[in-house]
Amino acid sequence: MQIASVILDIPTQALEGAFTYLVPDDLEGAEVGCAVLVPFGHRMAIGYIVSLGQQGLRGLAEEKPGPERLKAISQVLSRPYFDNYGARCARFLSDRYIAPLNACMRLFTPPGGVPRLVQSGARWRVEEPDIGPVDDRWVRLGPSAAGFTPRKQAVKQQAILNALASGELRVAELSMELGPVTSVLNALAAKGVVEIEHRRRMRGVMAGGVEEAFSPSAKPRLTEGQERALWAINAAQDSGACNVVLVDGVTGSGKTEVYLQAIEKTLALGRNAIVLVPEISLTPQTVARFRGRFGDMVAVMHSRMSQGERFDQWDLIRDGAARVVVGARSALFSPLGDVGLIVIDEEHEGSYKQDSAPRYHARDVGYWMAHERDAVLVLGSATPSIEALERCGRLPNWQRVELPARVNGGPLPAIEVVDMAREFSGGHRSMFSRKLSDALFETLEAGRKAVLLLNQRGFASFLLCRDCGFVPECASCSTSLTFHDQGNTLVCHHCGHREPAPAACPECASPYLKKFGAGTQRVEAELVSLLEGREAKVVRMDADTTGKKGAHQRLLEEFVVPGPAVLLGTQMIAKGLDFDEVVLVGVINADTMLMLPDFRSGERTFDLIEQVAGRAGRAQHPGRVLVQTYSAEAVAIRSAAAYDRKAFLDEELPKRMMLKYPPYARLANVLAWGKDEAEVRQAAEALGKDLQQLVAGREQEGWSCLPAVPCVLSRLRGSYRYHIVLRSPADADISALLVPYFRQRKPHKAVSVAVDVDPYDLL
DNA sequence: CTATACCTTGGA
DNA sequence: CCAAGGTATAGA
Repeated sequence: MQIASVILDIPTQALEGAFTYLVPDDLEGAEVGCAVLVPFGHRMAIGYIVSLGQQGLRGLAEEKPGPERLKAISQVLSRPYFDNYGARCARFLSDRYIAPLNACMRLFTPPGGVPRLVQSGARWRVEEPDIGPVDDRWVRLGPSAAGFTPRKQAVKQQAILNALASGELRVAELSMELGPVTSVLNALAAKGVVEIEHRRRMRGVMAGGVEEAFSPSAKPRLTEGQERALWAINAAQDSGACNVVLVDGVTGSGKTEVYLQAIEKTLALGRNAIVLVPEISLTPQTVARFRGRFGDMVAVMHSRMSQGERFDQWDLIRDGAARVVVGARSALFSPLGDVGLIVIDEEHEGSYKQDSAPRYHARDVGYWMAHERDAVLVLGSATPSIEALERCGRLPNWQRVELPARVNGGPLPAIEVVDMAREFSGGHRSMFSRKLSDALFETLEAGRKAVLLLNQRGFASFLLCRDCGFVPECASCSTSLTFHDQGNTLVCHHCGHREPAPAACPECASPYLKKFGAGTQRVEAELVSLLEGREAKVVRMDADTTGKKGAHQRLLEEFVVPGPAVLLGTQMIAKGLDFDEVVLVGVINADTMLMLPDFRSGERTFDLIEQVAGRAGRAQHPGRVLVQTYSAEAVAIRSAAAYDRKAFLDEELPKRMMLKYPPYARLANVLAWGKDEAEVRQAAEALGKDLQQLVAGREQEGWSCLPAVPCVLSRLRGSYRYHIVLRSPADADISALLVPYFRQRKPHKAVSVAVDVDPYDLL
């Protein structure tokens, strides 16, 4: 008899470990990855098999209760959701990101959910998820149709036969024409006049308007850079070991074509590929490029699809029908076998970090997977993350390939920095500088289009001098101080330092020291009044206007209609939009992100400017980019405007090294939140003391633990938030130190705690 | 998570 | 001394 290791799907810290069960010989289909029903204590529970072994085989059952104490699995509830790799991956995620194991398991389960136990009266029963495969009923003429003539009064039968004469039809189509037909059809089917067949229906993707996406695309000739990148990836694939290739290519350099041809190679080798794309750039156009090359071997997964659509795609992948998965972050966990290539496009994007448990980063998980399966990891970006660049410089299996030229040979658009402080002191008080409004008018009069980016990230308000651009900073942390209405104070969210907010600018004594932050609606209103009397369409794209399904696409379609138009939006417009007619790109406020009290703010500002600049002048027309800022002298902005990454890094890297930030150290951000501020603070402080003890004695090696302080976003969704920042040397396993502590820590009633290992931000 | 064993507290 | 209620712990 076999025994199985089962992870229970019960969300409790105390049930982290696997439990061992017997697999009765007559139990069909028990495999790794299956959901199973098991007796647990005095009730039943649902769990997932993570490993199977022969009873008596040492290793699996050691330290486990003896065979006489084992209970048997009572029922297999599903086909396998994952294989051994998946099981190991879930374990890795749970240890690495200090997350509940069952939450990590659930990443691998199908969209629409898993069987669950529900109480009905005193009994517990298993309820299947309501999302599953759907069938269509198809009708066609049967063997006895030839000799069959319906009676005169059987009008419906005749109508059905007439409709079917030209071929098979779906029952749904028939009833749309003829009203209820089912009983008539059943009667005809009984006589063999028609045949009814159930066939699986694939929801979404193919349905409605996306078919044209299937037109196969020709392979273009590669540029020299593309050739080099492809060669590097293919060489890595041939070596059959885990290798990472960072494709460092300017916007418009044709990275996607490199991915496509690399995937071709992967498929030719008999292996499969995953392509990750940031959620917001996963548009029908993106999907079309992959489908154009690989047809229906492509499965797509992202959050804007309905659950049914996602289920069908997932199922397609599990059946082995799909060999290329294009999707957002979570597509990493789709049931694709023998993955030989993992592509992560726009690798620097913050959205690759999940912001709920398990707080994984797709780049790191992708690397783990590639390592585990001897696959190749391809990272692509016009603005690679500092982490990726650093690894390429240090590790032998990481290499960087540059794509310095755009496919169309055109130059990158010129970026001009507009110093808003000077505008302001010159008496111009609008959100739109003279330069930007003039450029806008010019663009629209020529019948072309403009994209305006409003940088909204940074709703934590800070003080900014509208005369000289000064922002109060913490003397010991060199991050900007955030403004709190309560008590009119400035607070450093790193070390907890507080000081009263000054009434006038300490630098230039100007009284225009103002709280900063503006919403899209307000900018839209101002833009509309600016364009008063001119013919131009204004399309606003932000979280509010793109909420509904398909809204994103509709707004873009509205924008591409020929004629003058302005697209105003938040970050989501910064990437992936390639419209030939866009000749002007304006960044309304490049500062908000730069001023965020976060160690990545400079990098993010640099990235954002480079990315958004790539939206301008993609075709024949030369593009122009205007960046409005109160910090015209900031290196992140100046170097981005000059497309000079080296200048930026020369400034940024020493700063990171000195302040011990990634990539020169690893961080863990321990968050505590709850409804009652006093309780949260108390719990966070206690937690901070414990963690400081954990780190004690390792300070010399580069470990440290800052005291608990309120988060920058100190109130979020009705909760008060505190955090503790831990730091370890770059090569240390920060999780290994924290895991034992957090596994044994008993949860607090009113204060939730989460650990964010390798956080993307510390807000 | 849920059942149970164990322990503390306070009223009879 | 015992019952009630709170807390720790096992569960395979």
